[in-house]
Amino acid sequence: MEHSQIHRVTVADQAAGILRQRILEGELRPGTPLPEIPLAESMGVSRNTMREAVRILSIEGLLKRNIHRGVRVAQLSLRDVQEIYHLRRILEISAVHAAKRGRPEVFQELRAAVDGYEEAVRSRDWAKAVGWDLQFHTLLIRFHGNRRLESFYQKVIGELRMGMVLVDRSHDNPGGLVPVHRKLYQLLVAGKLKQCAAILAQHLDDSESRFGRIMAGESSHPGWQSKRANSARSRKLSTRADGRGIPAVAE
Amino acid sequence: MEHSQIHRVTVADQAAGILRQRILEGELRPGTPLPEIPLAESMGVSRNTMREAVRILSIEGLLKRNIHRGVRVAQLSLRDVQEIYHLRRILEISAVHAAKRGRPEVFQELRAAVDGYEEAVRSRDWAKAVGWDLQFHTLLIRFHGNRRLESFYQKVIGELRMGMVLVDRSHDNPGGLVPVHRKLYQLLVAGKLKQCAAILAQHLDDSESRFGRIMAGESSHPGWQSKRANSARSRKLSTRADGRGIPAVAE
DNA sequence: ACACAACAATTGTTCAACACTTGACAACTT
DNA sequence: AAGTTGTCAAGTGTTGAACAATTGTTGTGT
Repeated sequence: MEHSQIHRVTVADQAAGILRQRILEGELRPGTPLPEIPLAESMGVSRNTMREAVRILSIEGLLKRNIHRGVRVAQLSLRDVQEIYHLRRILEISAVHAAKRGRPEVFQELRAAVDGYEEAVRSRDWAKAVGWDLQFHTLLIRFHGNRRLESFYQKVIGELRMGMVLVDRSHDNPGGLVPVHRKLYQLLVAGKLKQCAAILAQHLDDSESRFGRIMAGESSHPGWQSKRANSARSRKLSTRADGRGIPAVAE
Repeated sequence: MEHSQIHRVTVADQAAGILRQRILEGELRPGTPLPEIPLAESMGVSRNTMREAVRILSIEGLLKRNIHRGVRVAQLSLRDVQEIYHLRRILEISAVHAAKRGRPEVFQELRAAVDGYEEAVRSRDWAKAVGWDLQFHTLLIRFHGNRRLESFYQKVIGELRMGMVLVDRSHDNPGGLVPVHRKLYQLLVAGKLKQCAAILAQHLDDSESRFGRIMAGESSHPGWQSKRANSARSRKLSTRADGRGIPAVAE
């Protein structure tokens, strides 16, 4: 999906990928402890390999490592959310201003993201809707044409997404954001970047305040902790990234 | 220096820190291969621990890992340099605009960076000069008050610094940049942010073109490769980060 | 209640082996 | 001679088992 090249990856990378997916999809909720041995066994990898995977995800900010006290799925504080939205404002808005010389393929993908979003909302699939929503914003960053920025932004969006799984969007966000995205897209293709940036800024402010409000209410009682979320699945991982060998977690 | 708390770190983290320092100080030049076993032995840690350290640095972009073909100190391409300066423009300029509500301590540190820079240039200590130069720019980012941005920027500056060790500044940069930094500082404290941003943009452009020119000339013949840069030092690392236990590489 | 010592649980680290890739070189075919 | 195939050594990827170090707890004594 990213590079058309078939490149091998290590088992540790695959394990990290699977764990990442589980976290981002909400199967592993913030605060969940992840003891090494059961975790390694549940994925059919050795403890050392799992440690490498955990190291990767803790650098990404998805896991929090307390020395000699184990690893947990990270929990975003209110400040974290503010930081992330601060970043989004800086990076997305400047990206819009760089859209003048954006390659057409990006516009196509943006269109697909808008459509996908709308479709997901129509079918009440909130998880998928959040996915397309964030995909849209991630695509904006592509206008910068900066690989480092893209990977950094993806990391940040990942953290945000991890925090989002806590909120039940079904009765919160009635999908009213579809028109906003569509409007942003239209202004973008029309080259009205100034106006687009303005609406985007507003959109981000709204999104932050809504998210922040929810967090402020939720954060007092840390009742999100599942005792154990790993049934012993002994599927082994292979070194090849040819699709097979990666036991997809869901979907 | 960051948190006043004395926190323990793992040996893998220490090993990564030492390797990072060696790379950033130019002891390990871009392209240098780093075979696992000798590297681990030279630091007195096990191979697995060293693998974790290597993993850390390759995520930071300082090492490049080729699966089954070993690890090398990363080399920046011209595009990499362009990317990095693009980031610097975005992040530093917007940081200057956020300096209005900057905390006074940051200004103090900026002042110290300018003075340190000047002092280093006076004593012809180019390595230290580069350090203070980059320190100044890193401090600008502090105005954003964003931890994620700071660590990201530090990572990026690290990559740049790694590339900079290749150029012999002694006959290139005659330290003529001291006045620029001082001017930037003065405009900053005077609150003339608009003007400061303009000069900063100019400064970054100059810096990039100078660097790019040097790289374009140098990159054709990859003669930067030391066969082996590790004399067997069997100093063991400890788990405590109390200063002792970390065999400082240089300084 | 408080201090303090033994303890179980878990993480941090090491070690030694084996499996798998890769690049190089030799043997072979045409 | 050029190109193909086979073998081999070196290095990385992965594993499993052990040991060391740290933390929280439990229990004991005062």
